[in-house]
Amino acid sequence: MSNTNAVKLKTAEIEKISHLDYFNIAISVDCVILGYEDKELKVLLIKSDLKEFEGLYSLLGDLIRPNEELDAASYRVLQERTGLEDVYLEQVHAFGGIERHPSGRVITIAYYSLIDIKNHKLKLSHNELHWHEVSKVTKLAFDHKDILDTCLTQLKDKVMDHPVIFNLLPEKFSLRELQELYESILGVELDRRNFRKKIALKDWLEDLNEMETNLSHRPGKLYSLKNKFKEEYVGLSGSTQ
Amino acid sequence: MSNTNAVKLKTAEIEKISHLDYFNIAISVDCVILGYEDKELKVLLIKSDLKEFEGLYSLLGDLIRPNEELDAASYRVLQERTGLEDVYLEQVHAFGGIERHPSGRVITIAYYSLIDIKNHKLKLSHNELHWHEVSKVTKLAFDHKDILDTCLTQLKDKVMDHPVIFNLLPEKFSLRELQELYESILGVELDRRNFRKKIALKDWLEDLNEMETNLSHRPGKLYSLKNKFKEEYVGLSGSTQ
DNA sequence: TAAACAATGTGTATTTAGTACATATTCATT
DNA sequence: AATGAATATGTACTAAATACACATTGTTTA
Repeated sequence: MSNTNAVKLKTAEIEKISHLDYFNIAISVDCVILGYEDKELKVLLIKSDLKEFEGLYSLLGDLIRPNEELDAASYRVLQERTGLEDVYLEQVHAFGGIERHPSGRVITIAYYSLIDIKNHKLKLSHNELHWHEVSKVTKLAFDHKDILDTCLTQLKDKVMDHPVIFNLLPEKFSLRELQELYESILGVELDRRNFRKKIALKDWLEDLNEMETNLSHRPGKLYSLKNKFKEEYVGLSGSTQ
Repeated sequence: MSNTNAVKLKTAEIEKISHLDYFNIAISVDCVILGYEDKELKVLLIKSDLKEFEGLYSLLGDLIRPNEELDAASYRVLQERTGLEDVYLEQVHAFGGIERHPSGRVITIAYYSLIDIKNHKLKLSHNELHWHEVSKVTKLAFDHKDILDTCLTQLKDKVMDHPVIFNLLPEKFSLRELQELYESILGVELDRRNFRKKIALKDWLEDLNEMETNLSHRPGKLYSLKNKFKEEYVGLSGSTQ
């Protein structure tokens, strides 16, 4: 709203619609919380508690509070439901289909977040909150499958040019792990030598001069994301608008 | 909002906040309407009618109606204020700063649209609606400068991989015009031969076997965007979510 | 009407990035 | 000590990006 003031609506057409009608739209955030484990990209879903969606899963979301920034709301949802802090969050798209919520008009703003499942053990105890393999998710409550797909598309577009997916890996990782992660996000197989050349060219990684351990085969070298990228692409700061 | 129902809010913390508080947030769309004329990228602005922003310009926007899709709302704003139809519209980002609107909490969803100024002569008569050179816009009402910048950044990112900016040109254009448009959006100078090679590679253009007319120098060949791209990237369909 | 002007149209050499592909090495296991 | 299984690495080829200069065409004007 730029020139029209919520209180003094002007045109004849608009005057027919009461103040209350205008403010009978709720706003929420929905979080596509992505993790990576066992060579699979996963998304955190909860059983829907709406009878209209019985048996279906949905994303984590909540209404935005009256004095809450959008980014703060999505961060709060993440914290309240998972106990996680310091996560990478990014706004993706607003979804406003009139019939998207059975209880009334709810416009939602979708975020995705990337977390390292192994490192941030979350308190999944209290409710039916579980990691689901993204590739096996076919139907979700509301328009959440749309939202998930939009997030995944955006992530794919971003992943080769911006060092974001390190948020899905532990601090130290091997090039094999990194390659497998790229493969599962992009949905393609990559040639190992070419992949390494491409990554080397980006100059994102720091060679830690350490090796993998506890493997039943030759261990690879360990790397981490260079510090200068962590400021921009790791944790909360990613979501600042 | 995914699992929580607007009517039956559950947790203790949430119960403190009344239904009315939750629904006292308004939602708007704001349109960054971009045009191109005299080798300059321009944005359509209106004088703000809020005393808090006296003398400042703002984007075109309006509240979303109770039964209106987001894309439809931005399209309506565009039509009502400019008379334009069949424009390219794309959602960019939601802005929800608590203090962004002096009259209360208004979350806005920003769109940009691209139109051919010369072709769509708009009825600028009725109010203080004018084209402003994007490069000279320094301060706007609300957070509209932020919104403008976000749109421009997103446009820059998109422009080399997707045939969107043809919406800013007339149906028939020369390669020089196209290059100048790219230069003004990207803010760089491009080598003519390399530019032509790059565009040829994309295979976006149809050679019309016509020449420019009414020039005081050698005319160039005229091209148009191939039809197969018009479906996806020209006019309304661009905004479908 | 010829010369000057101002823009169009085009090609080649160089560098850089992307792709396809095979062998030697290292550690763990047997 | 031999085997297995993964790591590590290099080269030839193709495609794209960049740097760069000259002939051509239509208009203007002297």
